[in-house]
Amino acid sequence: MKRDISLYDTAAAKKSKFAPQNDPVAIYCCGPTVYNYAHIGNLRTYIFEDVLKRALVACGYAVRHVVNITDVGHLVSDGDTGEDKMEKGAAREGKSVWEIAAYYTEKFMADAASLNILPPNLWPKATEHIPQMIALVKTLEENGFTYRTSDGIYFDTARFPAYCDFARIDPQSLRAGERVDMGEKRGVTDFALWKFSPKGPKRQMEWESPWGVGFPGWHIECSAMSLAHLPQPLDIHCGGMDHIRVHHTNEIAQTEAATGKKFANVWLHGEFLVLDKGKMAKSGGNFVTLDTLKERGVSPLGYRMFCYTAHYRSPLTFSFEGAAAAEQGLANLRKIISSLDKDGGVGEAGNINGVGNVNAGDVNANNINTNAVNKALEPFMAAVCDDLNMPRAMAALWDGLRDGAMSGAEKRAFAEEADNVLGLDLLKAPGEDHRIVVAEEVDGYKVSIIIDGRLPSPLKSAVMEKAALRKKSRADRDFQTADQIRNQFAEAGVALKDLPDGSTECTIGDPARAAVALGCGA
RNA sequence: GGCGGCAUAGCCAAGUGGUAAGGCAGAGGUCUGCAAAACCUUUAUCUCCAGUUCAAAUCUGGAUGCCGCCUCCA
Repeated sequence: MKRDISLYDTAAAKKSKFAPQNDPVAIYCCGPTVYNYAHIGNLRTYIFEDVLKRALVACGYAVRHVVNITDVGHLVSDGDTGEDKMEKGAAREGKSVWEIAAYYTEKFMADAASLNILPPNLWPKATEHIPQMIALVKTLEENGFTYRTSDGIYFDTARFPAYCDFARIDPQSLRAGERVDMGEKRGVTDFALWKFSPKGPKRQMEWESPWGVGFPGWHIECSAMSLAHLPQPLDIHCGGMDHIRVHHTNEIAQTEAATGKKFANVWLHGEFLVLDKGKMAKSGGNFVTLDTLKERGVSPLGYRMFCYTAHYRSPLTFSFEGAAAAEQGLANLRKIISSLDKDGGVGEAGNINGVGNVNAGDVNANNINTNAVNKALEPFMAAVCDDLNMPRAMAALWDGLRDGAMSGAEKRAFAEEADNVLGLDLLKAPGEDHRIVVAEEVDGYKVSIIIDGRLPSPLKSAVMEKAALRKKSRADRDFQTADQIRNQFAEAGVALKDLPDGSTECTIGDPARAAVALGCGA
């Protein structure tokens, strides 16, 4: 039994019930160009696509998901003036373009994994599909959609009347050469299918073709790879909203001109992550990576949680404050869930209205009333299935966890189900994922240290000793010394916490700062 | 120059006609030598102006501000 899900289709400009033609559902998502680290704005889109896939699976669909890796460099414009990002990146780092591509591909996949983004069924690489691209251009040539200039083979958009439909372009309003040199292009919207290697320094990536040595145009990659690995029409094609006007419009034109068939039935586009000053951009220099976030105490899944504060079709304003808020929220969720016992649950006081409304369900071996769990899941899934409304889904999650009618075990089952869509590792203990914990006994006092990353041993002993001294002072009722140490820790960015079992927990924010403040070197 | 979007509490935001979800932060309380944690309670009339309507954050017109796309870009 499948659950209905409605999605907003960019092409139709409206939300409607999703009705796939393929089984498994065929999804193609535009992947990264691997010439630099992915910034968290790029990652927002991949998180949204991952939620889409998880939601479809939760709705009972089988999914075949393909995400390409663009590891061929492209000129920044169709004129001859632009720079190639891959070649530029290689020059910057003194490596070959192949090394650059391999390095950033690996890094991207590691980032995706740390965000709990499920790997697609396939990560096709552009460099491994050059023959398919050449074949596609050949077909377009045979169908009469191409022309040749001195620098490449171009797609003649005038031959494809539906060109302007997808992005609702008014051809009259386009101003030729306003921002990009027209070169020898016949039409403003014409684009390169195959570029000849420019004169001058030899390109590291170039291939033989029937038209001459060169490299593929950017748009042809996605068409060739989706044709190679998915049935047509695709059920869903995703990407960032910046791709609507040019990349996806071009993909549709060239693919449909070659196959004579519709390319994709539904198009989903993710909005940008924005900064106060505007969007985050690799070229703009103002970009934040997952590693930057980690340095600031925000885990990858904390960032994933942050993305759920806004709908994927709304711009989301990024700030470290907001990300930290999400990190805290995630920690709180895990705290609540880990404190749920087998049948009591938390918040016993809220039980008053919990009597009598769930007694009809099946009670399984673990004493879980599946009807109660399903009832809590209902608003959650309804939000998810309403065009992936994650802010509302999160609200439903909090509501469910506070529902006095469910037992602890039932809430845990509810959270587990919800997490299949959320991918937040909700059942993990708070802080378990990216922190290291050292627990030792000093002078008979138990002290534990929580820190992100490495803990230098001088810092470790300094914290251990001072924490133990504080405990001793307290036992001697020397509160002045105890407070002095507390203040010292506060200045060093170390949070102190006395646990019920008598031990002391010290959470070190910034190790470097703590080391300096506690006088144990840098 | 063309096209599009947005404006909701300290912050991130949901909400497309029926009287403002949720998170974080904050405040008050219980508890604690102090602190933390935990628990309870609590925090807005939706940029401005003018309309439509019994009823508008939600529709219309206008103003102001911000952002995006038209170039590689998630």
